[in-house]
Formats: sequence, C-alpha cells, structure tokens
Amino acid sequence: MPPEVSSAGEPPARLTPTSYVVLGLVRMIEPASPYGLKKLLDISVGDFHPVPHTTFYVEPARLAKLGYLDETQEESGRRRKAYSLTDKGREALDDWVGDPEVEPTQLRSPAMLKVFLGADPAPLARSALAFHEGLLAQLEALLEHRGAEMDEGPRLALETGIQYHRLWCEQWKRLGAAGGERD
Amino acid sequence: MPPEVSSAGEPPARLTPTSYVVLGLVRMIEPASPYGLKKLLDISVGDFHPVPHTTFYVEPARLAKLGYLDETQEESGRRRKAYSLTDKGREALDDWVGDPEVEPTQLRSPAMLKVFLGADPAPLARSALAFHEGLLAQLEALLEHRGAEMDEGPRLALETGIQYHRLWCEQWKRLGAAGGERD
DNA sequence: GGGTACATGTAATCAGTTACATGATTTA
DNA sequence: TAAATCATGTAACTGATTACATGTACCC
Repeated sequence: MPPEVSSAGEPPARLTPTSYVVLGLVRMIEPASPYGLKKLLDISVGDFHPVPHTTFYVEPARLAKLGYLDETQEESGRRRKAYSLTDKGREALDDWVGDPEVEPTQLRSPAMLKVFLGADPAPLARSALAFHEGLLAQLEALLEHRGAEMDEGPRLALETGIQYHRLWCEQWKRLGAAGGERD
Repeated sequence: MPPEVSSAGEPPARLTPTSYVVLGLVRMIEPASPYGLKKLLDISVGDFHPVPHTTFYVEPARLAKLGYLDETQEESGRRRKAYSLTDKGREALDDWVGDPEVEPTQLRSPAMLKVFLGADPAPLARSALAFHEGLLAQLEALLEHRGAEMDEGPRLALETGIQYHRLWCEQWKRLGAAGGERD
C-alpha cells in the first residue's frame, strides 16, 4: 500500500524554507503586504535566502489556504491584501525554528567557477568587488543605525552577513591583484 | 514576428552554468565517465557550484547531441560511456570562461535563516561546525598534497574555498559561544 | 557466497524563476 | 498630463532535485 500519495490536482501542503521565510517575515511586520515582505527581505535575510518578489504574491496566499496565515483584503481602492499569522502558523514557525536539523549551507559563485576554469580573475574581481562592497556598505550602515534596537537573531545574522561580504572583498582583492593582470 | 521561439518538442539548446561545469570537468579528465566527473566535482568546484550525480548521466548526453561532446561507448561488459570535448565544445567553453559577465554570488544558509528567526545558535553551531571543519580539513589536505602540481585556476579556487570554510568555522564558534548557551 | 560499497541510470515532480502585464501614486 | 516610480499580480516554463531501480566489483 503506497503511503501518503497525494491525490489528484490538490496544491501540495508541504512547507519549504521559503514558506518559513514568509511566516517569519510576516511575524515581524504583521499585518504584512507582499511588497512590505519583499522590502523587509532585502534588508534582512535576503543574503541567506534570496526570494524573488513574485513569490510574495503567491506563497502567502497558499499559506493562507493551508491555515497558516490570515488574509484580509482592503475594500476600498487598491484592494491590497494583508497577512498575519494564525496560531497554527505561529506554532509551525516555532517548531521549524526550534528544530536544529538543517541542510548544509550552500554557495553558488559563477565568478569563482570561471576562475576555476581558467578565467583571468582581474575583470571578474572588478565587478565582484563592486557588488560586495556595495552590499557591505549597506549592511554596515544598517548595523550602525539600527543595531541597538534589533533583536538578537537579526543582529547576529546581520553581523555574519557583514563578515561574509568582507571575506569576499578581501578575497577578490587578492585574486584581482594576483594572476594575469594585464592592463 | 516573435523571434527565436523554440519549435515543438525539441530539446532546448541552451547552455547553463551546469553545462559549462560539465564541459570544464570533461576537459580536465577526458575521456571522462559520468562517475569520474562526479568524483572530480566533489574535490574541486563542488563548493562553488554543486551538481547532483544524476546530472552527470543526463547532461553530457544532451551536450553530445548538441555537438559539444563526443560520446563513445564500450562494446564489452558494462558498456560505459565516455565523453571528450569536440572543437565546438572547447570553443564554447573558452568563450564562456572568457566573458567577464557573471551573475552575482549567492548563498543559501538554512542555519543562519533559523538564527535570524530566533533560533538558539548553539545546537546549530555544533552541526555546522562539524560540517565546515570536515570540508576544511579535506581541502587543506588537498592543497598540501596536490597544490604544487595544480593549475592556477583550480588552486585559486581551492584557496578561496579554504578561506570560505574558515570564515564559517570562526563565525559559528562565535555564534555558538554567544547567545543562549544552556547546557 | 553473501554483504557492502561502487557505479549507472530513468522518470516524475516541483520550487523557483522568467516573462509578461497592468494599476496606482507621486512629481514636475 | 506625462513620465517615472512604486506596487501588484498571473502564467508558463524548466533546471535541478528526488525517488526509484539495478548492475558490477570487491572483500571477507
């Protein structure tokens, strides 16, 4: 007897890490709009779990159908939707966060892949440096201005993000300087 | 007139970063078997572009059909397949590697996501540390024993990988020590 | 000759992305 | 009132993963 085979065309009830990102962000700014969630992501865990904006229009609706979120809609004008956690949602989030089981951290770096395959690091270093320095500046500013009032989790994540981008900056400086620097 | 719409059920001719990983790895060990490619990946760019083993049985065959690889098959026993680069493949690889355009590096860390959401870092730190320390030891050994004979690209990538895992080790040590360490 | 690790593959699914499209608000 | 930006959404596609399955070689 095949266990737990999902029937016909039902939407899958499974929660992915992205689902928990949504639940977690909603908790921070409920009642939350999709756009608000996207903006919050960009200045928070975007570094550790990127999510495209379109997902915030789809996933919360799905989570609402599954009973993890409450959905309300404006009557007037834009008829925007706003989400907040249900008890079920809060519980699911706490359970997941409390479970120390995690998949390993993973990295995907097309630039380093090219270096590995023999590319001249110098031009890659230029754009990579710009990228990481830009983010670093943003994160450092955020820590300075908001650090004091942040909860511990977000602050630790922010500090780690800063260290992460610093590493890349150092690394790309070395890579750009080494190797075949023809100018 | 809609340009370049792909016709009917044809297999897509597009090359993804994963395709170039395959081409690049084949170049290093041609004639290459799928299993050999997987093993090579694990001790080389696996850190910067993970690929599941099944891909190495599917993607090379597709690349062969597109003319980027030559495919030969054993007549006897296991009838294993082996791949090597065609001129077209070599050229495509060089072109891609030579193009300094890259998508930004991205990170995905469920563990840091949980920290952000309020998880106690201590238990997460334990398993994360084990993970990164294990990889670090492997990479360091590899650099020590093979570093001298490696090409520059792979060596730079290896050194960067080492720095990357070192960062996580330091970071998780701090996170594990800070916060709510109840024992 | 039985167990374990190595090696090879297929097929279905799906999470996330991409492409597309449009509405609302502000600014000048 | 036009342009720019902010905000909201739908639908199709697809690369990569997952689940499954099996064969082959080696070791005791």
